[in-house]
Amino acid sequence: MSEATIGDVARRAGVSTTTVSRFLGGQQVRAADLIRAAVADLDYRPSPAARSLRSGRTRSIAVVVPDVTNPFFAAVVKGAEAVARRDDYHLFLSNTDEDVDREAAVLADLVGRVDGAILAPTVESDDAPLRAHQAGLPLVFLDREIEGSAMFDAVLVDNGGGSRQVAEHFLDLGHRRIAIVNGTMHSTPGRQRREAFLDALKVAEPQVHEEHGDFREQGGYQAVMRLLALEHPPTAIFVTNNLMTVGALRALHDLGVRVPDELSIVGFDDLDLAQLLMPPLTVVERPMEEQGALAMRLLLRRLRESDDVQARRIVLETKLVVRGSTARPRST
Amino acid sequence: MSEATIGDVARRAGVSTTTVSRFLGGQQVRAADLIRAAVADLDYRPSPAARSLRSGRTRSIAVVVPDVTNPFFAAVVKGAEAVARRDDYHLFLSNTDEDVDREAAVLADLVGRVDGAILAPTVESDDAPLRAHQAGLPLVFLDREIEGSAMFDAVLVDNGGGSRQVAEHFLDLGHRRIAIVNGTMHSTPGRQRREAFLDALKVAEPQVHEEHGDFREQGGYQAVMRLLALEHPPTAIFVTNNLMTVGALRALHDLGVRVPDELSIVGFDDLDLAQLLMPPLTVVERPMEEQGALAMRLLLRRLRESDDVQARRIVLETKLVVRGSTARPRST
DNA sequence: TTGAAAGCGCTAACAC
DNA sequence: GTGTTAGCGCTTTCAA
Repeated sequence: MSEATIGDVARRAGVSTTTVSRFLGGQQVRAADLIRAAVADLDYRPSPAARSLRSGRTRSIAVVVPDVTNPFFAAVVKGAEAVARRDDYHLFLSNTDEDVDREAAVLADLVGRVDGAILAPTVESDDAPLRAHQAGLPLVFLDREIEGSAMFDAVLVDNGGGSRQVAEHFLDLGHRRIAIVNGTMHSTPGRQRREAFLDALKVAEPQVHEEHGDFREQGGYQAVMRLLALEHPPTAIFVTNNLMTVGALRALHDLGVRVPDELSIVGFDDLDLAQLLMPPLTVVERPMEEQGALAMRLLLRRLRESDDVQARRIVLETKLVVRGSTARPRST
Repeated sequence: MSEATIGDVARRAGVSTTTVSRFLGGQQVRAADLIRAAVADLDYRPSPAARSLRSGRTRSIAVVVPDVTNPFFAAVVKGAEAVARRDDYHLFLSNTDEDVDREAAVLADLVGRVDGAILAPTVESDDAPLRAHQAGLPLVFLDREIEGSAMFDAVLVDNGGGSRQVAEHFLDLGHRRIAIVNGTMHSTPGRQRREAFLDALKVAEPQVHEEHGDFREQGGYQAVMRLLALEHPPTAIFVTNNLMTVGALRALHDLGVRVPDELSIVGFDDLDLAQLLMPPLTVVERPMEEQGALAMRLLLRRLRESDDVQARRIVLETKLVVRGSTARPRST
């Protein structure tokens, strides 16, 4: 057991606990060497609980994501953790499983337990984050927002830009029957990717089908199954997140649809093996670990500053990476 | 701010703080209804810091993994988090990046900050975990062990079984020039997978090449590059983890090697897209989220019991899933 | 079943 | 630059 307390150190160094506390806090102290020695001898480690109770700060940050097994969020967590560690902060992780109630419970519970949270909210219409903030939880939004989060720091991506590039790419190739597999429309990426894509298609007035998934693999699978059961199935599909793309590819595989000969497909977010598929998958990509790292930097910075500093909002670029899963439609 | 303290609640309910504390702890109390109402009215939330300071417990558990972006560890974290949440525990996450020093620092730092930790140690020869345990940190080992961890709870997998199946599969197909791409030999999975594989090959005395990676993608890539530069390259390769398998596949792709016509390949741990590759990848699989969930259950159980309960060790099965990336060698 | 009182280990006023 | 003192919010003796 780490038994030694600050009192033990003080006694051994022949000073008061205050002096030890000051030394620990980085202040100038005459007995620095003695204290250092006492700390080492006793293997003294300050009690985090006592510190928190007294100071009101915990030196830990929560990261609240819908699903850590989504490679995007795993990368975000990794990036955030690295930055936190460098600043001697600890990381709490919460999985909401894309469940609003769970998210609300988690946030309420986090108040007072961490100094702040990075949040990728499940839906845009929930006000649990606002309540948590009012209860004293500094918040940075990551990748997704909620109504009324404009005054918060946020690290977002240009969903519109990437989606528009996909639309233009499809049109350039000559596709006129185009489909989009949407994620949750209540989430920022779901909404933005859809809107920008549909908007960019308008210039050519193609036939557009929409299917709604839930950002999960199953959703992508079923959506594609439905699309290809249409009398005139699309010749090009934009799948708006990575997990649904996996499901979509599985569906195409099961149906024996040849890509890109019979169908062009583009995913949002790169996948580890995307380049190794036959054909290699065309995707919209964006920096992932960096997004997490930036969010953590924003949060730590805000903790240092007064709360009334203006909201900092970072929007990262997205980029269409054309590989082999898109081609001209066969009939053209 | 969550301002209300237990004193406020007590006053409002007309009882002592002791009684409120007991009520909160689940004991029978006469004024239960009044207290419940006061808690609701004041939106009272107990201070975690005060609780920890007084009780010595934090109701949080750390999970220490080499890399969250490895799908296996992401799944482990998810499984562990779900179980922890159900028991009202919080989860700290630490990434060691396969770095022993970082791991040692993390563990030392965790003492007193969490009630226990689930650890997937980087190497087998480090004693930092032992020191942390002696300092009072209950530990459960996950997937990997260290020298002297036999008295600890652990959730492992039958690395030998899966690897042996791969070896037999290769031999059955008629391969006689066989290679293994090892992970870190200082880790449990690295060592066990290698030993069982080589051992099972002995019956047929094939020509065996070994390459050493580090469980990362780059390592797999380079190992395969070296193997295929040999005068008589192998006709079958066993790659001993998922990340290295991705690298290996990338190398084969870059070299234009046709699988399984020119080369058979098997990976350890399934990948999201493994079934969609051309050909679908043959792999050794095992339950992943479950491994994390079990480790968390073991740990929570140990926290409830006295420390001298005998170590519980769970070994999960591994299974070879034959898909399309293995075939008879061409020359046969 | 209840309450009074002590104290977990630390930091922040405040006085020197 | 240093020490004294008080107290953060809770749980846990102890006695009733």
